[in-house]
Amino acid sequence: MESKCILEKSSVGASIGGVVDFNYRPGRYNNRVPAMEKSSYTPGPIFYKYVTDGGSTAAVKNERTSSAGSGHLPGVGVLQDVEKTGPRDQKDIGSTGILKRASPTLCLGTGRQLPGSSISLDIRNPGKQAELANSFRAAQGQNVPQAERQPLPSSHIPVPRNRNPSGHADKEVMAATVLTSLSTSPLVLGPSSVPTEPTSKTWKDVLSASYSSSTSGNWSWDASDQSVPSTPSPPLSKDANPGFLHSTQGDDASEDVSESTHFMFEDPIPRKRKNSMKVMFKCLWKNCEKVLSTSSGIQRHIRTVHLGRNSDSDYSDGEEDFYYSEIEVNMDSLTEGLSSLTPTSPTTAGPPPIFPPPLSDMSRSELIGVNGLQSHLSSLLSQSAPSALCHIRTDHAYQAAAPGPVTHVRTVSIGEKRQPAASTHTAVTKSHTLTTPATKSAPGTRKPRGEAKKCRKVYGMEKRDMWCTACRWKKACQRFTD
DNA sequence: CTTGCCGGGAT
DNA sequence: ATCCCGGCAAG
Repeated sequence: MESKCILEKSSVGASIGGVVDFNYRPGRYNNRVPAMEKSSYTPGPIFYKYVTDGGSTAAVKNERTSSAGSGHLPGVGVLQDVEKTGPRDQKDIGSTGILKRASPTLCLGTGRQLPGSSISLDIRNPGKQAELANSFRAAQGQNVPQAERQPLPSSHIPVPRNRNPSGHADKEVMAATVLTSLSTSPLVLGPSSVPTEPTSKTWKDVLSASYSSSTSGNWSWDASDQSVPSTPSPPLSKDANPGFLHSTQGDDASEDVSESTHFMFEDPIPRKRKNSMKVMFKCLWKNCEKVLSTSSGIQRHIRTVHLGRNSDSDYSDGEEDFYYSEIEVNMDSLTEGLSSLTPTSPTTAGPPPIFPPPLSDMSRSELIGVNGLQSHLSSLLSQSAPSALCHIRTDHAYQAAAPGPVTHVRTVSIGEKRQPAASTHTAVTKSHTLTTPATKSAPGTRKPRGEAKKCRKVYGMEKRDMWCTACRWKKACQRFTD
């Protein structure tokens, strides 16, 4: 892995260059004209010779860091010759090409960091949530009042912010304060800056005390599942995730940040989402994950199930309002959500064994907000982090998966070929086919090997010039077809 | 291992 | 379009 630029006179270039060949392509079967003769065409007195002995990454790097400036890179010089130590090296040199091809994946990943925690986070396990939240807070060096660490007592039903129950005015005010401070605070906070941020603690504490599950990720589509105790968990502030924020870049980062902010505070005016947003109503009663599509429905649910009111009476004193929250659900965001979640850390292990039901925009955004925990989560959560979705694109995907429309994986798999083969490729591939429309025909179209002897067999390598062109080109033999 | 040839890069 | 080759699957 080294590269060097050899400055040489034109005449010298020929003698060393061996491959100075302007009229003939280097090839096994080409007649080679002595390079010397060709070199006489060299117009300039001097040209650069770019000799590479391996990959070009180092070369590029060196060029960048050197004070000599650029201009020696392949393709830059006015006249240059690329000498390769072998055919393979050409491929290695092409690492830029590889990067280029892989870039869509990368873009996808970095653009939409929405990793693992999102899906693998066990949102139905409040104990774990509390644990995570506490550990996260502890990691921030904050003193968390003991009272806050305790799960919310069952008597305390968190009231959604967009309701306005009397008696919660103080918290509303605090929340407003929080909003204000947030709006003027830098969104991206370094880990070190967090503990010293005066407003940070304040609003986080406020949030911890006043926000309920609708912004904390304690949300589930399986509204009927009450087997697992669930308590609205403290909100997971986004500045809790310096790693995440730092790993995103530019517009995407700010977009995600603002997006999560937007959802964290239930901004009634979706800034970005224009597509099929659906308002759902979620019961906030402890251990109840009920989600209904109508307010009357959720009110009735609360009245009858939690308040013990008469089921056939539609009378409502408004108390139910305290126990449910509106949530916005993007009904068609499954695909987008999945694709957005696509990978940022190609090194992570396999995908979740079970893919969660439709990822709503809501949950996705929440997860963005929750994202701060990711670094902690990575060790606490199971290996089901979907951040490994990128593994979809491995050359082996179609080997592990049943024949299906996955051939396209090849084009983007180059950089990932060394990934250890995950045992869950099938599931992954399935997920992938969900998100990426298959554009190519199924792999089954490969022509079965014929019985007839082909040119190669008939003539042998030593008479390769007698082969049909297809055989020479390693294509399907045209002479001895089946 | 060898062989056939697909997919894709280089020119 | 032509030529070439990496790499895969089948044998």
